[in-house]
Amino acid sequence: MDIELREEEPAFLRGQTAHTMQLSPVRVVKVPEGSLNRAALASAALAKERKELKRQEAEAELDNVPKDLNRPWEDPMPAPGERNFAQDLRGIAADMADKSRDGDMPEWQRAVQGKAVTYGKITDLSIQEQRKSLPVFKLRNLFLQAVRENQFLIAVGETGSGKTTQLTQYLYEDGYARRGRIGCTQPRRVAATSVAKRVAEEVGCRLGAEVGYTIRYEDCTSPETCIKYCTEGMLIREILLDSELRRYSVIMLDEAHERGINTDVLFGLLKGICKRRHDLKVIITSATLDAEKFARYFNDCPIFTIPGRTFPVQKLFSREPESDYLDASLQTVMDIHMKEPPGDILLFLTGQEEIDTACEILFERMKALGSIAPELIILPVYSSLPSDMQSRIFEPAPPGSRKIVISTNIAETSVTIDGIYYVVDPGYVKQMVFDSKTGMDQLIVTPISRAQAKQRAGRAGRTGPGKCYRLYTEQAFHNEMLANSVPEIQRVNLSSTVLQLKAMGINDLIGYDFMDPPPVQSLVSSLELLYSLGAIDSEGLLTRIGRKMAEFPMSPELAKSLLASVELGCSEEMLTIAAMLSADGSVFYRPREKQAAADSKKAKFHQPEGDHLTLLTVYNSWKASNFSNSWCFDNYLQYRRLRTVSDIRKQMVGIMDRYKQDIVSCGERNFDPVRRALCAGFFRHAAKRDPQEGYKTLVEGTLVHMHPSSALFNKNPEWVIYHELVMTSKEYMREVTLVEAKWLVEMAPTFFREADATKISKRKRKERLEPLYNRFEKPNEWRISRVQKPRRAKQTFG
DNA sequence: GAGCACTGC
Repeated sequence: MDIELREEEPAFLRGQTAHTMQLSPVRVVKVPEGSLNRAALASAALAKERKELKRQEAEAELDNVPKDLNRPWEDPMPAPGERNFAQDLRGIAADMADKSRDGDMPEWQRAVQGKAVTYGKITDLSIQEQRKSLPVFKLRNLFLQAVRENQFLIAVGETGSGKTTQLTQYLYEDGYARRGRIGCTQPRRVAATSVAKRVAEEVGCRLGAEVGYTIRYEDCTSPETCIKYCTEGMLIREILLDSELRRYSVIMLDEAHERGINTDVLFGLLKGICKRRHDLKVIITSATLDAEKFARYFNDCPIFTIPGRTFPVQKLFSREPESDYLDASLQTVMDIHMKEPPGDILLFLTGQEEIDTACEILFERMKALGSIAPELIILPVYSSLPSDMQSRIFEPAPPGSRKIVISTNIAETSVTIDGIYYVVDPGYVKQMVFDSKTGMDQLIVTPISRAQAKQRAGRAGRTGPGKCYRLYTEQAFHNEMLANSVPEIQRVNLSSTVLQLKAMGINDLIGYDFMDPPPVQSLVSSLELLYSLGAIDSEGLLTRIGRKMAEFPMSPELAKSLLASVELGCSEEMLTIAAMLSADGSVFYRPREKQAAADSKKAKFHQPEGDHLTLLTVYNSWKASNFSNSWCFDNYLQYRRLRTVSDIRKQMVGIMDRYKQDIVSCGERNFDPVRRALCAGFFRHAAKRDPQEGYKTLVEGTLVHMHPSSALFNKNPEWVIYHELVMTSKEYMREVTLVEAKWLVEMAPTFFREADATKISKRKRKERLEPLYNRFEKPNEWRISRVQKPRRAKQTFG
């Protein structure tokens, strides 16, 4: 059989869709061309060249080192044998997080391991004396007066001014906690917990008493909590339950200049809440650059500036563009180390592989110079390292030695880094971009913005006057780099966010007062998705099932599959699959040196139906091993990731219980109900095998391919659904499951129908889509919000 | 025959 799309426009989009969609520009983030783009280097065409270069480099290594040190750092051309490419060297740099597996660790890594020493800060000041010594203390009364006189206030304060820990306490001392809580949001969990700990210490209370925090999996508050730190996402969850934030007298959005999607959502929500609640105070902290814009958005509110403790940073630009930023970076670091006075060095690179390569090369070069002795510490820092290793970044090197930190942009946003005097910024960053038309994710290397460059340079001026070496020209800085990076809300899939806003009763999203509105195309795609899932009705209003979906911390598609699995009698299984898919990254461990062994272990878990059931099998086998660590080791599975999966699963079980959704198992013989449940959420992610090559998606007709890591790779089933599409070297479907075409029609009858074989071909039809026949004949059958009627999977077909 | 920037619920 064959199936085809029903094309129909919900009433809430009727008439305006085509128009607005044409008007909305698709944002394109420019990728630098040529050798500057690491991602481009990964292409197969360059593989040969890299090999040859590496061979040359190995021969020339010793000769080159002394010569390079005399090279003025502005010199644009790297020595011919000096290019190093991350791809070639990655095999040497084993994953440090799993170092226990390999006894033979490279020398540079062992050197790094041994230097993990912490140096405590010694101070003679009492806590109260310390508080009074902070720059913000002098402005205490002025600040309180400004809050009293205004509903909104922008507070500009450099890191180190004490704003995060002090402002909440001033508000508390001024009596704001008598009318409700003082809430303070942080973009990250670690920040929320560590700041809460510090403030509890200063206030002199037990953490969770007067001062507490709330993050995912952890609520460390009590009825007597007056100052509450939480993540931005957590405050959004609270608004879902209490749309007026009645329990709060003040909300402070800290580090708002980072502009995560949640920051922007909270901006709009708080602005709306304040229209109804004139007694609520809102304070937004920001970097200097954004302050004016923030103030304009919040009804032209005043800007309160808190001077920081920063020192001047001298900025040096390249005279000419660098042909290879990795090479240029390392030359610069060597130069600083040899010629400049003491002070730690911070180098920004784009990813783990690059950082490991850089560490290795630096170590080898320093060793060749006889200068790797105890006085030099090279520290790689990136997010997949265990947090205790990351935390070493905060400690300055001991007297008489120099530390070189090589990091991704985590170091831009870390609370405090002491001891850095030199910043090397080639910089580029890796950024995720989402194409709402094709639903494809792509990770690209892109130049940083001027605002980011400024923040990076600022890292050199925390302990004393510093220097920032920018490996791009001043001309490029002014003409080629964006003033600000594109805010997250304009780059990512909005469907979860749109569902949350709908669940808060915000209906007109296209006309919503966003500070920087997302592209209309992106909003329309999200609304269409939610409509097809039955989360909103034809008027765009939230349905009953949509309300439940909003409660789950996962994509609307996954939430729908989970709710469908309850009726299909397989929610036990679907919970596990949903948790596995929610964990970031793969649970399979595949080290470069032992790929074959890892692959054969993985193949033992493979299920003929595909990857979702393979994931289920992995989790259940781990459970059968009593959640054993050594079992994971033997089976090339990542224990830490599986632990996260089990945490996520526990949280989901809690939400299921609260909403009285049964957790039922379909047994161990027939997993068809699981695959049907997946169809109920992911019918838009259906693809059909193409006679020519690969697969074609049913919705857009895009050519896509089976990911080589899939259990279905080379099996070529006719109909599949996939969890996500990623664009890397090709367009790949990741996490794929074999389905039957009739299930798609059964589970999504408003979206698909059986194609009429007597009429024109499907391909032809797609070019000229005919409108859906009247689905609104029986509106109540569709409208789950009005009539509670169990949705039967059974529906005669054929 | 592949690639993981960074967050969060």
